[in-house]
Amino acid sequence: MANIKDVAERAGVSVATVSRVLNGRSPVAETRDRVLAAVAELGYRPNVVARALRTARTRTLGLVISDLRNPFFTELADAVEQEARRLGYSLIIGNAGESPEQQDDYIRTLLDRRIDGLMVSSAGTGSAMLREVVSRDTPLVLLDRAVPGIAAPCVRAEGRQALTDLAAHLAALGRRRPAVIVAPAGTPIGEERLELFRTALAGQRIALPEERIVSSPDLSPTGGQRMMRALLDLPEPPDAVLATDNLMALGALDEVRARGLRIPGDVALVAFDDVAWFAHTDPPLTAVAQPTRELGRAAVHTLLERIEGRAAPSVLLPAQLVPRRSCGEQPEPSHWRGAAHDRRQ
Amino acid sequence: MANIKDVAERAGVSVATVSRVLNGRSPVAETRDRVLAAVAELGYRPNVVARALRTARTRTLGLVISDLRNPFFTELADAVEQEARRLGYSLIIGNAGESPEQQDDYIRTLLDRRIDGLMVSSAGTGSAMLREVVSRDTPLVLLDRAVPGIAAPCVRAEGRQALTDLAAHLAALGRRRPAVIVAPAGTPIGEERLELFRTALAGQRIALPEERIVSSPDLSPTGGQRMMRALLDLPEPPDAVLATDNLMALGALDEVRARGLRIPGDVALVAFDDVAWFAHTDPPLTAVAQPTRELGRAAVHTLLERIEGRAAPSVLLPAQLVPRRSCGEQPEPSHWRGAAHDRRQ
DNA sequence: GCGGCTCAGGTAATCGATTACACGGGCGAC
DNA sequence: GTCGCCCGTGTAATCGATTACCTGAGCCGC
Repeated sequence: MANIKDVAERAGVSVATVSRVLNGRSPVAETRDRVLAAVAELGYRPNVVARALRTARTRTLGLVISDLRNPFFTELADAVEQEARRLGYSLIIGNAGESPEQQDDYIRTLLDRRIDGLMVSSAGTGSAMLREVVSRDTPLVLLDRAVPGIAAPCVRAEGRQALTDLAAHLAALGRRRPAVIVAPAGTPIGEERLELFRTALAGQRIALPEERIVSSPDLSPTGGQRMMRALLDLPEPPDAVLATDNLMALGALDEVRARGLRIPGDVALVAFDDVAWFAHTDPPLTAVAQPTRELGRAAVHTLLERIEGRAAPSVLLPAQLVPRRSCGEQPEPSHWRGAAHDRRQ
Repeated sequence: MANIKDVAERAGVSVATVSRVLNGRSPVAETRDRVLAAVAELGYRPNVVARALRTARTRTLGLVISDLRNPFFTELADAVEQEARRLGYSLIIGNAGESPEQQDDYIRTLLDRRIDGLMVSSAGTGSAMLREVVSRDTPLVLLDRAVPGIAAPCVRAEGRQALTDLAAHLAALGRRRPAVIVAPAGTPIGEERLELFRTALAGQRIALPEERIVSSPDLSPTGGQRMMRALLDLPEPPDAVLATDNLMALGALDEVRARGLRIPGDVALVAFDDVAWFAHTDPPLTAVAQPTRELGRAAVHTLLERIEGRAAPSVLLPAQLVPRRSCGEQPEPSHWRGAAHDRRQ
């Protein structure tokens, strides 16, 4: 493969001149044309490895996601990747599979590869490597999940308005015994969703007693199904259930079906996270949609700010209620958006 | 950040010695210990960029996938990533979004980054960059989709046995008017599935007339839905439909539901590709399961063979029928495997 | 007419590793 | 005792770019 020296020889100039032409610095039209001609003839492409060594910038970002097989994260990763690419960066994606050890292992690899910046949707909270990233001051952005003690901007969605709308929606449909299936203990974001929902319900004068709050051991359909079973076995079972993650919602749906109960007739079901599949379940599931692609884009922008040495604030984007049919039918207040059938950018 | 020179100074040896210790060549125990101590004290990590420049190996693989948001490819990407990682390679994933231009653009970027090898599940067939990859002889493996004219090993699944089982399954359940929704014209793999299914049906003395073969304009739920609409509008509508891709199957399911028809009562539905969600639809969908994770692993192994300069044959792994309830109930012949509820490795 | 300024472009240092080659000391063989 | 070999280690070239610094030509002003 041709290198810069070959180009220089062919154009009858020095390597410095070639480099300057290619980086848009100074040289005069006539020289420039000769260089560009040589580049074209040889099919020359700069060696990014050599460039990275010299400039200490790889134009590569890292993304460590907690579970790639969760469709929410898949879409997030896709959005991040597209935006990074649009801005001239490559992306290395690591899948931590909800394991803090694997996550640390990944971060290590990414640091070794001298990525310019890192985005992490952290599994667990006490990551030693995250601390290392901060202390090395490699630009870092937390995605979807804040981590206590890690001083880095966090990009995530917040459900206050959506959950307020949801409480109103449920109240209007006559639901009086709500329940919540929350994420495993220790994931701060689950707690927050629970609290916001509780407050929203209070605004409708609906109580959310402790026995109707169950915490799944993991973010999986199996966990969701077990929790739904527990709820339906209650002496006074709920008439509406919110699952704080899409996979748990899916398991919950299975359990309702397995019992031969009907949605929304016997129990309403709402998922936090709106994934494309929810429009295709039977019935289509009402969901709290996070602005997934916007989150991805915002994460990249925030990270680039950090990379360029500027301060960057955390970003909190509003989630929105997407009412479908799993709670019953109700005319939509005008500020709800319609369906989210195709959220592709 | 500490570099090899710092380590050398601290250990009182030359950089060559440090390098040799770290690469497991020669030096004697006592020196070795001093070097390792210095490495530990300084928290030294080799600069992989510098190493890549010198050795011309990046220990990075590239994967260009035709659509990351298709759960089949997500799982494939995840499997590839895990295996690559296990063998000490990083992976850069590119999402071509079924666009040949974007695919070429990606391949370009990956070549620029001097990846050691490339895996591509190609969108479309006439890729100029794929040709370039071959002519540069960068190790290449085609994934899931062969490309005519590109001399590279191809790793994919083959459905002969599964489709034979499917034909028997449908025959046993009394289905006599099968139909197929195939992938867009030009994707060789869709054609193959169609042919295998036709042959299998013939073995059961069931005909597959042309009017019951419809070709979707794209691999999407919308395309699948439109095709199902066409099939159901036929004067003699089918009593069993095979969709050759999971997204099209999903759209087909929507259409059946929208018409208030029942599955399997009114029409049976089978998907090619088994994705986790199919176990959760109503009814759970019978599917032809590709051995997705095995495909991913095989692709990585094949690629590494090529990277190490050895010849590597194409790999053809058998798909398997996973009967659920969307064709009706039938006792299972013993060679069918059970459900594929959790195919995570 | 000459000093000095501008500017294109060349020379060479540099990034951080790997590795070919050189060197010197110890040791075995004769 | 000397020759030569082996082995451990150091010196320096190298990968392919970027870029600080220098040089020399052209031009302007006084």
